[in-house]
Amino acid sequence: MLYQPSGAQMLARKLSGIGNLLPEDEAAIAALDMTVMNVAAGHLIAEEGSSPRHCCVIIAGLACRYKILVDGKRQIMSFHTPGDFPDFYSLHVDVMDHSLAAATPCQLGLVPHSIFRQWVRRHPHLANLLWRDTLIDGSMFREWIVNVGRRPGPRRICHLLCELAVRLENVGLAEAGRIPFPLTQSDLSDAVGLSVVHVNRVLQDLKSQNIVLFHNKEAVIADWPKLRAMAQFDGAYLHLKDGGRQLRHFKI
Amino acid sequence: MLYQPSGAQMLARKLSGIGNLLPEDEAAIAALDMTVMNVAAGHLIAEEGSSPRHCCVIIAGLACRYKILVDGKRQIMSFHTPGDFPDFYSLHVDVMDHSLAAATPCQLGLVPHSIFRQWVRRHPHLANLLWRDTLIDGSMFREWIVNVGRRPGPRRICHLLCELAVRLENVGLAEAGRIPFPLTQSDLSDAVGLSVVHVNRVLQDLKSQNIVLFHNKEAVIADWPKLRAMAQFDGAYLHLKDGGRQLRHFKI
DNA sequence: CGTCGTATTGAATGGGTTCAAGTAGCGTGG
DNA sequence: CCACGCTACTTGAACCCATTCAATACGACG
Repeated sequence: MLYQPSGAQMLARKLSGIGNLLPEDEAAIAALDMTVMNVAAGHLIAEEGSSPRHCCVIIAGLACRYKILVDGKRQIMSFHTPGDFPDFYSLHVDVMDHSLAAATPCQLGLVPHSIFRQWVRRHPHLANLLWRDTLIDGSMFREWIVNVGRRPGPRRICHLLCELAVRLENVGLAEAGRIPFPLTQSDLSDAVGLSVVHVNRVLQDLKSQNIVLFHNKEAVIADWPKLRAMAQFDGAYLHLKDGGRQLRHFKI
Repeated sequence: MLYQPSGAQMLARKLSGIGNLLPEDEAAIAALDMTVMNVAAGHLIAEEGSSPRHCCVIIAGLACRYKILVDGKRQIMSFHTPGDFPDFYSLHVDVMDHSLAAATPCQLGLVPHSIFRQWVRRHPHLANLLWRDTLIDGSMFREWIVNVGRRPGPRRICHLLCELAVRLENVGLAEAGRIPFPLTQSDLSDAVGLSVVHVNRVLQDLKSQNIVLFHNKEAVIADWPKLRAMAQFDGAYLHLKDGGRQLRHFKI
């Protein structure tokens, strides 16, 4: 692909997916000067226990939050797509209580805390939208709890696929039912709280039923209605503008 | 008990547990005029799909957030103790994506959105503290994900008990290792994602090992170090002021 | 062309569920 | 004061979804 959107553009897309940007807000975002940085797959972006002095905006790639337990088990608590700014919370909470890492090679834009603090002071409407974003983050965590707490294995995986599809389409990264899907089965298993072996068997089942196919770090959602039904997916918790009606393939 | 703290007092306690209140903030809170209301156990406070026009502060009792799945299963995503204002997020997110209910008889203080909006405009320091609170809420959700996703049954239950103990003590509602514990085993099971039967067996095990005892809607934490060890509990994610060092019994 | 991470497969095991009864505790009304 | 009925709690036994272990296959990349 020749054209690659900038960090500011991705941020604007993301925010206008969950609310309205005033011209003033758009100007502030467009004027945003971020330090671009590349991170290899698996590398830490912000470590548990550290106190970042900047926030990162994901420009390309997929990041994830996780905690490692004392017995070595890992639980992934969220994935983050381009346009997300997953360590924004370090603005108000001093110490990271979990790690943030690149699940795949990532391009990041670093923004000093001071700039966001300025935004909050000077642009109350934008500040509210940022706050809204952190609250929607909370919504996604809650749904994630439901996923690992009360859904059987296959449904968990389908639900995660649905969420990723909708979120990626919302920032313009899905076309014709095809989404980038660079995660390993091990990542998936740590996200849904299952073993790798079991994830493998479920995925094969999805393939054999021709619901989702995986090729070349992409997922082809061959039968969205069926996937959605298997997941019992209702995307209301994503709080997209107009209930996500602007989405073309993955209506929620 | 003859003395019962007011809603404003509980709110102040809660907020000063996670940050510092300026005299100006304390004055605003003290001047807060809330409509007090009693809710019976099990009754809804805010229903999924609704759009509240006020936020509630819990004055007494225990509330919980949950979702009900199409097959009737319930997942509880958080419990809320006095001082919490669990539907604050309705200020920035129009539609409730989950239900909020009284897990036990509750006394609530209702505060119109307009008042909180005024606070946010006029008291930036307090606004930041409120934002911080919503972010800490997110932290608790993340830990909850870890709990249901990667911990074996007994550890899940111990972890939940630890969290409740620390949070209750933080608002002055625990004494001498004894906390109010009005939840049913069914509530517990929906919180940790296990069956009631299994929760029952785990609790009996805890009793027989003399770690936690349950009497008369109270839990007596007989062996905090052991409970904490069984849970592998680290309360850093609660982001209490001074790392929770002001707590007397349930050091985190 | 070898090597390391990732994916796949089978078989045995187990933590937790489900089903089905039975018991205890408690408020309510006769 | 006891009978009643409801809810919460308890117990045992059979079952199953998912894990674990162990081995093999694939595949991307230097």
